[in-house]
Amino acid sequence: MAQHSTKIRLLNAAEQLFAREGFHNTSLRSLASLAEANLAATNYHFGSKEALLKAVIERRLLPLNQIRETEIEKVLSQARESNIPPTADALLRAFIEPTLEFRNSSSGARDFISLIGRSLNEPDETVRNCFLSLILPIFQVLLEGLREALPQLPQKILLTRLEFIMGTMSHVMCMSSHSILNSPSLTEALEQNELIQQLLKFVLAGLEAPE
Amino acid sequence: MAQHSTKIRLLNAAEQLFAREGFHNTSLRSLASLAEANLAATNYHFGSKEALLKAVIERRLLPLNQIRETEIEKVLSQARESNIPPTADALLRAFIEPTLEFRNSSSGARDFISLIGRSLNEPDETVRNCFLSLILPIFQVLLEGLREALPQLPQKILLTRLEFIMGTMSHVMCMSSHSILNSPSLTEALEQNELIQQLLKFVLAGLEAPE
DNA sequence: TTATTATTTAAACATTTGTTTGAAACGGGT
DNA sequence: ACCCGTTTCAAACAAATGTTTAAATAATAA
Repeated sequence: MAQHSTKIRLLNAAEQLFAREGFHNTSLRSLASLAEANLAATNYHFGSKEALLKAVIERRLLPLNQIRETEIEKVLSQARESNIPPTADALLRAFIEPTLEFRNSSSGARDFISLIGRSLNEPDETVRNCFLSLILPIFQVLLEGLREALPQLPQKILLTRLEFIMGTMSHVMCMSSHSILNSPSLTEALEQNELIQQLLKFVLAGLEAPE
Repeated sequence: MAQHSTKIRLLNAAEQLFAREGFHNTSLRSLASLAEANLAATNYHFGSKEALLKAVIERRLLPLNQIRETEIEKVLSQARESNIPPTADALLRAFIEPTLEFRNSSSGARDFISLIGRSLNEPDETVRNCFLSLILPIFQVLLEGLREALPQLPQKILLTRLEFIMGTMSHVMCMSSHSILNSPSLTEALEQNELIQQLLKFVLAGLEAPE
């Protein structure tokens, strides 16, 4: 864990513990211990436990959102050039693939994805507000694109199905360590790539289901 | 809140607070205050905070599971009688409809459904183990039925898609108070019944998606 | 009634929590 | 060498936590 600066070590430790134990269930003492730092380090470097959470989220989410946004914009601009509306498949792929590929880039990334996956269902405003503002803009872009892709689908139903998709995604994002079944986690059972493809097929079929 | 016994009042208050604020973020003092009971009442009637959580879950989940199981068994026995395999649609309906209809039966039930919906993604074992053992048996029955309904679908993919379905469900179950979009909650925007039908269409399409 | 059990109560318990403090240690520049 | 801003550290802080205790009260049965 050493070899990085104290600030980085705190971010890494917080990422792991907040994801695996939950925000409220993680004490600054166990955090400092894992980071091999002093108890006061969190308050010195970040000001408060809550500010540390915000830093954990922003460190990863800002670049990830950048990727997702350019991928979606790529699909949209290609559609505009060729005068053919974008496909729902391409749009969902542009949104989902970077997310789950990023998840596999490191164990820290995996923890992080699990953390924000769970945040979607979080009752506590502390955690939820921290990332909701960061994810809403790109969400709007995706929604706008899907409206173009599926103009015949009523707005209300599109919104509902998008919400369903976010639910499915958030569950997959959290699923790293445990699945509902007692069997070994699905993320182990399936090749990571196959899992992404399965998820895409599932949500695309749901999105395009007959009314 | 009064008019019920202390034990019942504690269960009701815990249901509400655990669902809305989270288990670890609920103190026995605020709980006692909402229940208009003494601080020591929880430990007197239930032994510990954790045992109270268990009681909260069991009070609702046992009867709900009973309903779900008989509904599924009804579908399966009808299939056996007519010698026609059960349909995935009927099986999913038997599992999902009671859950979401129960959710609408009272505000306490709504809190409870939100609580167990979130538990599916819970990192903390305390909460998750409490209800996992209660839900696994019926989950196995559903899985067995779906295997009959979709014999051509590889086992691994069926499992994956069932996991996706649980993710979608858990999100809908939590969604009562907040949706991901800033717009008013979808459970308000859509008629409750329409939401159930939309959810069923979505997950059925996903389950039957081409490989 | 009295005796006995069940429940409620206020107070105290020992831990744990996030945060603050002030001095010590470090590091680079002059 | 010196100074100075940054970082670390052990210690203490007040507040909040779940739990226990023992006395008071209520309810029940004989």
